[in-house]
Amino acid sequence: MRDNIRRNMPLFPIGIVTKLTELTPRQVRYYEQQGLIRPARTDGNQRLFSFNDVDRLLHIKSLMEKGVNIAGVKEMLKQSQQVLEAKKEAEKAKKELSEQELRRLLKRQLIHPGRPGQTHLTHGELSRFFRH
DNA sequence: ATTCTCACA
DNA sequence: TGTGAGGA
Repeated sequence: MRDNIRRNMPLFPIGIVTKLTELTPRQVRYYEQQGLIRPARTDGNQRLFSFNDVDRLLHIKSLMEKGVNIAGVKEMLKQSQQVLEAKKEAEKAKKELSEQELRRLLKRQLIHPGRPGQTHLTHGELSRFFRH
């Protein structure tokens, strides 16, 4: 789950993107105006597109070829974005659960000190962090 | 050589 | 969406 920073890394100028996507510079810039993509900019104000931007543009292209207009593409993109957010929240929930379990394990160690393989922490110091 | 913004005989 | 102007 670390590839995303690579996928979002600003890499290629518009010339490369047009060759990769078969789109004209005009189209690419227009789609940006419509908020479909947000490429980064260099110091000289030149666009730098990421892998995700290119994928996005290819997705947009295929939708347009299927007869979907800008408004339609916007909504399709929003929905896929909402799906991603839903997945993030799901993983977030999982992490929180695992943290709860970790809490329970630590609590067990506090309540049952002296067992083999377990660290013995004094009750008075840490047990106050848990609800008995 | 490339890309950027703006505007439309 | 295409295209040309004028700058960076």
